[in-house]
Formats: sequence, structure tokens, C-alpha cells
Amino acid sequence: METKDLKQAGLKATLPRIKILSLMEENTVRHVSAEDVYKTLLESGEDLSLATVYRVLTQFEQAGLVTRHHFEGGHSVFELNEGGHHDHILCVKCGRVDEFVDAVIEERQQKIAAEKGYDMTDHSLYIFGICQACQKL
Amino acid sequence: METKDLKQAGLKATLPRIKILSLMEENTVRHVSAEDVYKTLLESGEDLSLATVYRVLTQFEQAGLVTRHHFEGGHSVFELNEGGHHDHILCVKCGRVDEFVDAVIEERQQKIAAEKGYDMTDHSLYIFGICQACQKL
DNA sequence: CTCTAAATGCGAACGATTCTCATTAACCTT
DNA sequence: AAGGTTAATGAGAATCGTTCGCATTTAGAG
Ligand SMILES: [Mn+2]
Ligand SMILES: [Mn+2]
Ligand SMILES: [Zn+2]
Ligand SMILES: [Zn+2]
Repeated sequence: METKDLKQAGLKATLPRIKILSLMEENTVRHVSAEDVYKTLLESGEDLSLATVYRVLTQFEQAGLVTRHHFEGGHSVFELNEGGHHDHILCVKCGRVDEFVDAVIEERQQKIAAEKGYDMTDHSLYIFGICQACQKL
Repeated sequence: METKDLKQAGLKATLPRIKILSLMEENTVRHVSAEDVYKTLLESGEDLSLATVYRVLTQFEQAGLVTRHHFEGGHSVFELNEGGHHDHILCVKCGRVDEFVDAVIEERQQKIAAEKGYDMTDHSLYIFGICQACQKL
């Protein structure tokens, strides 16, 4: 239950937070913008503010519940943290998103950071291309 | 001479374009924002509009003269195209930027795209960390 | 049930980028 | 070299995602 998850993350179990978290726990959505969350909840009859959606998603990020991605186009996309780190491959035609993990790449990044004298904290990797479906159009 | 480069790229050799291109050809700047370009040129006594800087940089990008990077923080950073493709490692403390190319990573990305059925067009990879200098603070 | 700090809603503010439109400048033609 | 055509520019308004400020509400401890 979301109330538990929230308290565990050190967050009060408020109505907006419960609604947003349960929406993100539905496996029908994996990569959503704040606007997506806002509109979906409005359509479900919930009444909340877009500013709150932004605030809550940022808190979720800080609490480690979600990850914020900077997909192209200026707007952020959020994803529930489950199943661990992974990178993304996106279709530039239709916006489809697939996920992958590559141990070799992960390891090489560590090596590069070390060579350059950096203490690596994070990385972001996006592959862009045209998905199978869009290639046939 | 910049006039030549511009014509070759199919662009009229206007004053703003010449100024911006020569600024970017100085090896004192490698990764600059539109704002950086604008302020630097103003300080050099040039008189031009920020809107023009944005327009020109976008045209340069389309003409293949520069590459636009989406470093974190919402704003774009531009870099003259010379020396070919490379990726970046950034210090999250001081903003330092280093460059690298890793053949293994490049190749793996191709493989991943192929496996997922994508026709890969591009990729973006940023490693974040703390640079040597900042580790000592 | 009460109280207090924290969370919310609303609209204003924000910062990077783009757009509109009147004015200016490139450069092709005489 | 001068003129005309058309694209480029300057100035500021507009846009868009996101954040802020502040009055109001609510969660949760006592
Ligand atoms: Mn994902
Ligand atoms: Mn670079
Ligand atoms: Zn597609
Ligand atoms: Zn540093």
C-alpha cells in the first residue's frame, strides 16, 4: 500500500502523494511527464494542482522513489524505481521508448571516469533511432 | 576565412554570422551557450541581438558547422564541429567538461540498437562526476 | 479533539528559446 | 558602382515547462 511506501520514504501520506504514487505503480505507465500525471488524475476525477504534481515528483525523486529523465524536447519524464538502473533507446519518429542494460558499457564508463580523474556519480545514455514499426511506414 | 566557410555551407555571409563563427573558431572556447556567445560579443563591442544568436546557432547546427549538446540545467551548449564525434564527462561541482571517445561503447550501442530492432541515428552519453580538483576541496 | 508544522492550490514569476513584424543589409542584376 | 529583391536582423512579445509566494488546508502527534 502506498501509505506505507510514503512513510517509509519519510514523506507524509497526503492525498496527492498517494494518488500520484499509485498511478505510477500501475504498470500501464512507465515513463510519464508531470503533465501526463496531472491530466490522467484529473480525468480520473481527482482534483489536484499541477504545481503539486511537480513538487511531489521532485520529492519522490529525492526520496529515491522515482528517477527523472531528460528526454529531448525540454521536458522531464519520470519513472518508478523498480528493477534497477537501465538506459533508454528512443524512436525519433513515434516516441517509443525501450530499455536496456549493458554491462560492458557500464564498466567502460567507470574506466573512462577513472582515467580522467573523476569520481563518477552518475551517467545518462540515450540511443536514438527509428523503431521497427516506423521503418515500415 | 569565415566568409568562405559560410558560403560553402550555403549561408549568406552576414555580419552576425561572421562574428559568431569566428568566436567559435577561437580555441579559447569549446562549449558555449547562446547566452555566452551573446555576452562575449557584446563585450567585444559588437552589437547584435540574442534572438539572432539563437537563429544563427541553429542554422550552424543544421548546416553541420556546430553540434548542440543538452547539458543538464535546461540550456543548450554549442560546440564547433572539428575533430569528429566524441562524448563528454562533466564535473557536477565546477562544471568542468572533458571529452572522450570509446570505441567499445560506440560499437556496443550499434549492437543494442540492432537487437532492439532500431535503425540507430544518434546517441547522447554524458558521464557525471567530481573532477580531480574538486575532490580536494 | 486540538494544535502546529507541513502540504496544497492558485496564480504570478521564471528562464531559455522562439516568434512577429517592421527595418536593414547581402548580393544578384543592371 | 547603383538599384532591386529577398533573406536576415533587432526589438520585444509570446511560449512552454517549471518553480515560487502566500493564503488556506490537512496530516499526524499529543
Ligand atoms: Mn525506463
Ligand atoms: Mn565537446
Ligand atoms: Zn517509432
Ligand atoms: Zn570540478
